[in-house]
Amino acid sequence: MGMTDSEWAVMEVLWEEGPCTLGQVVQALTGTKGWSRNTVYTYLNRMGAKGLVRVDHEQKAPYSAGVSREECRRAERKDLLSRVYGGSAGDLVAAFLQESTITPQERDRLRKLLDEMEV
Amino acid sequence: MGMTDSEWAVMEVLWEEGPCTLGQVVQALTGTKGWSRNTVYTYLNRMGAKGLVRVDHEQKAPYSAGVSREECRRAERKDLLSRVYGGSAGDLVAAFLQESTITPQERDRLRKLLDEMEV
DNA sequence: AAAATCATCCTACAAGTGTAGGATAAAATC
DNA sequence: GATTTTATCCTACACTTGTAGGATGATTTT
Repeated sequence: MGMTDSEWAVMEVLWEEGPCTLGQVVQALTGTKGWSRNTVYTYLNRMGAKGLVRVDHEQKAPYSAGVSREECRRAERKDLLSRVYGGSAGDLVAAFLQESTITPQERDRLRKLLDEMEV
Repeated sequence: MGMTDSEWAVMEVLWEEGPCTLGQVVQALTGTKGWSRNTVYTYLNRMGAKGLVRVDHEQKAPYSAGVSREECRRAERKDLLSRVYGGSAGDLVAAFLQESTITPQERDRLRKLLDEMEV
């Protein structure tokens, strides 16, 4: 998909809140983006044309996500892995582990994942 | 930094080969991109203006990387983590583990990393 | 030296992105 | 019902990215 940061911010709102009115989206983005209402409207419509957003004026909350968050996350992961790491997941994961704070619980979870792969 | 796929391809050449002439970069990209020489020239110069590429016409191989690969990888990782995962590295790593093929050796390495974090 | 190739520089143009303004219509509020 | 707020639609403009073409100068090759 290759969304920009701005587009991602819009999607985030729709994923979190479900179907929205223009006003709701504007509202939700005042903190982060602070765009004018028209800017938000333009995003919603351009993204509608691309299929990222579903627009249905029959509804009273006409704007909703046209693609799932997991779908988009997968695409972004895939892009990073192939473009930046030439497909080498081990290196990528190692880098993330080394630079991020991961709680002990999460570490256990990841160990479990690694063990399950052992089969 | 937020490089595009095309820009990344150019950097890849410079990282691999060190300082290059225009011709070398064109050469290296014929397989993957197949751009005209002028297109490559334009990229090199636009990227020079942004500081991604260092241009020194005194040298006979005037184009070289202005930023390191690790620096760029870090930026891309950071971007993915914050933009797409809201900073939650555990989820991100788990997703990578589940969808990628990781060799047993790499699994050991990752386990070791997790263990070292235990301290 | 003449010819072929390579490099530099300038220019351009279409598509996409960031960011609205203005006109108009519909809805909510006083 | 008149006014304020919302929503829709159209238009626009600057900047970036993708992708060169052409002119001119430098270099290499025959």
